[in-house]
Amino acid sequence: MIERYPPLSPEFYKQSTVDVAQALLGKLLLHRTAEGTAAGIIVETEAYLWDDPACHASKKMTPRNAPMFGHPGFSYVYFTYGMHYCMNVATAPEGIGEAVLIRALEPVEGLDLMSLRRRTTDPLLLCSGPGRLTQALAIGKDQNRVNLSSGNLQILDMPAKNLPIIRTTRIGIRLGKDLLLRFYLANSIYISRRLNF
DNA sequence: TGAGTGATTGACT
DNA sequence: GTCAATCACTCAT
Repeated sequence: MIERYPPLSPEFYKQSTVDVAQALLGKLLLHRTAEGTAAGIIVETEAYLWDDPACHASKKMTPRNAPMFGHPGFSYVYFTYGMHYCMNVATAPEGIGEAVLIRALEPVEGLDLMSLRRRTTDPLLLCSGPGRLTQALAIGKDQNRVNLSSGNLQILDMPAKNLPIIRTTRIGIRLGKDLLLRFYLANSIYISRRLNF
């Protein structure tokens, strides 16, 4: 039933990075694998801009951050802290290194599969964090630099709901802490952290 | 609160 | 080529 929603068009990702970060809230992130399909509604994002000290791409292009400089609407998946993958969506025209980090989902489909991968049945712990959602959806380095408008990893459009959005400071970074580039759905219980001090 | 984990990177031979 | 510092996190305590 989820499959009837169309993927977001490549045009969607040509908005400014901050606009994409907000517009992605309420959309559906879906990953089809041999084991089955898992999907969730995006409830929390962060924007990373080219002149932002916390952005991987703020200095120069390297083999790791190259996807951020690539075509908008493609994924940028990277490995960090020795154990976690984080999933980003590249934005901005080619040559400009900007992206939106997906931080949390509300699980919608494939709950059993997610529970198996996450080794927990608590729906609040399935996708409420950038490392958690990649594990729940089995997103890894194979999903780096893929087109999110076609293929097995997609973001689907959902009917607009005009849900209230909170804008606040980002989490878990050292530099650029004061920038208001984190967005989440005010009413969602699935975000990684409600307040940020 | 802090231990665990490993790819990536930049500064060095 | 080597080496050490860094890192947008999670989980158990």
